[in-house]
Amino acid sequence: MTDASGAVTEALPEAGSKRRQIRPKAERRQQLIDATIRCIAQHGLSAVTMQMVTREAGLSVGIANLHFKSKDNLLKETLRFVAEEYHGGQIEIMEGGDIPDLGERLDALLDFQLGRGVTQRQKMSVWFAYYGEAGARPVYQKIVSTVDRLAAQKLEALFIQIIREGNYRGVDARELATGYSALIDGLHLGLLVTPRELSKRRARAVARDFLRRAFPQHIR
Amino acid sequence: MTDASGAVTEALPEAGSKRRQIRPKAERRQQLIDATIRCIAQHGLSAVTMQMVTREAGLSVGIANLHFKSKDNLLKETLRFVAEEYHGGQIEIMEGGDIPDLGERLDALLDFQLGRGVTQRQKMSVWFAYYGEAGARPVYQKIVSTVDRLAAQKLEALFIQIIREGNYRGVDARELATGYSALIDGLHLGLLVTPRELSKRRARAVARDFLRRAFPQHIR
DNA sequence: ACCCAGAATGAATGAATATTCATTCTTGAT
DNA sequence: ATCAAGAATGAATATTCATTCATTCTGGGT
Repeated sequence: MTDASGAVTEALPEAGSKRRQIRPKAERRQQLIDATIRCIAQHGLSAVTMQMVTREAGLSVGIANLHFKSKDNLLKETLRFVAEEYHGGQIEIMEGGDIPDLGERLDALLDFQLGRGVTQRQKMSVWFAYYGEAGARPVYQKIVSTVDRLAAQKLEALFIQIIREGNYRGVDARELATGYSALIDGLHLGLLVTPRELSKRRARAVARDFLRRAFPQHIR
Repeated sequence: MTDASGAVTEALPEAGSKRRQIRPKAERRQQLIDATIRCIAQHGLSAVTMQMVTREAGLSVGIANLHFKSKDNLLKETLRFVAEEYHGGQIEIMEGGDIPDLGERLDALLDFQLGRGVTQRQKMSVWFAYYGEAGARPVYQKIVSTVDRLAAQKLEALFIQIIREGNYRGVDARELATGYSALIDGLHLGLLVTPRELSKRRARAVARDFLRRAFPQHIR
C-alpha cells in the first residue's frame, strides 16, 4: 500500500503484533462462539454481523465461514453451546454426589441459577435472544427443548426425593418442577428487561420463597 | 378494537382489482401494525422486512415510511401496541368493578393471562421477540417497563386486599406479586418454546396451584 | 363537473452485509 | 534448508433491503 507521496506505508510496529497465528480448529471455533455471545449481548441478535463477530474475535472476516460453514450455522452452534453450558451446570448440581443434603442441594441449584456476576447477564441476553426467535425457527426450538427436557426430568427426580424424605402430602413433583422452572425463567426475564424493578437479591428471595412454601422442612 | 386476525376486510388477490384506496391515517397505521405482528410471529423479528410487512398488509412498500417514519419506528410502535393491549387487559380485570369477589377476580386474571386471547402464539411470539432484543435496546426496555410497573402495582394492590380479607399471615404481597408475574412469564415462554412438553391446560394448573398455595381460602 | 390536497404507489438508489476464493503465510516434517 | 498442507486473510462479488421521491390517483369540497 502506498500513500500520496509514493512512500510505502510499513506495517505499524504496534505492541499487539499482527502476526498471523495458526491454531487448532476447536480453539478457533470456541473463540468465535465466545465472540458471538459477546456481540449478541451487546448489540442484540438481529444486529449481529459477521464483520462484528470476527472483529470482536480479533480475526479476519473469512474465518467464520471457514470453521462454521455459514452465519446461520455459527448462530446455531452458539445457541447449542449456551444451552448445554446452562443446563449441564444445573444437571451436575442436581445429580450432585457432592452434596448429600437435599435442602442444601436445592440451595446450590438456586445459587447457580440466579447467582454469578456480569457474565451471567451476557448469557441471559443470548438465551432470550434465541427464545425470541424460537417461535419462528424450529431448529432453535429443537436444540433448547432437547436439553430442557433432560433438566426437567432431573429436577422432577430431585423433587420426588425431597417429597419422599419430607413426607410432604398433596404435592405433585411434576407440576411443582414445571412451576419452579417457569418461575426461574420468568425471574431471568425480569432481571434482563426490568433490572431497575427487580434486583438479583429479590429474585433469589422470591425463588426461595416458592421452594420454602413447597418444602418447609428443607428450606429455611 | 380492530380485527386481530386481519386480512378479512382485504380484497382477495384477484387478478384485475388493484384499485387504490384512500383511508384515514389511523386506520392505515393499525393495518400496518397488525401486519407487523403477523410477520414477526411467522418469520421472527430479525427476518422481518418492510417489503414483507407491506405485502402482508396488501399495500405498497412506500406506505410504511409514510405513516411511520422508519422501520425502527414501526417496530417500536408495534411493541407499544402489544404491550398496552396485554397490560391494559390485565389492569382492567384487576381493577374489576365487574367482579366483586376477589377469588373470582383472580381466576378471571388467570384466564386472561393463559387463555385464548393473549396466549395466542402470535402475540406470544411478538412479546418474546422484543424481550430478546430488550437487553441491547433501551427503547424497548423503557416501553415494556413503563406498562409493566403499572400492572405490577395493581397486582400488588389486589394481593394486599386478598391478604387482608383472608387474614393470611407471613405473606408479603410485593414478593408474591413478583413471583406470580415471573411465573406467568415463564409459563408463556414454555408454551412458546416447548409446546410439546407444556400444554395450556397444564400451565393453568401450575399457575392456579401457585395461587392456591398462597391464598387457600380464595382459590379452590 | 371539476379541482386539488394529500394519500398511495413502486421503480430507483445507495448502503449494508454474507459469502467467496485467489493469495499469503505458518508450521511441522523431511 | 526446503516443502507441502492447510490455516488465515481480506478485497471483490452478489444479494438483500430500507428509504426516497417523482408520479399517479382519489374523493370531498365547491
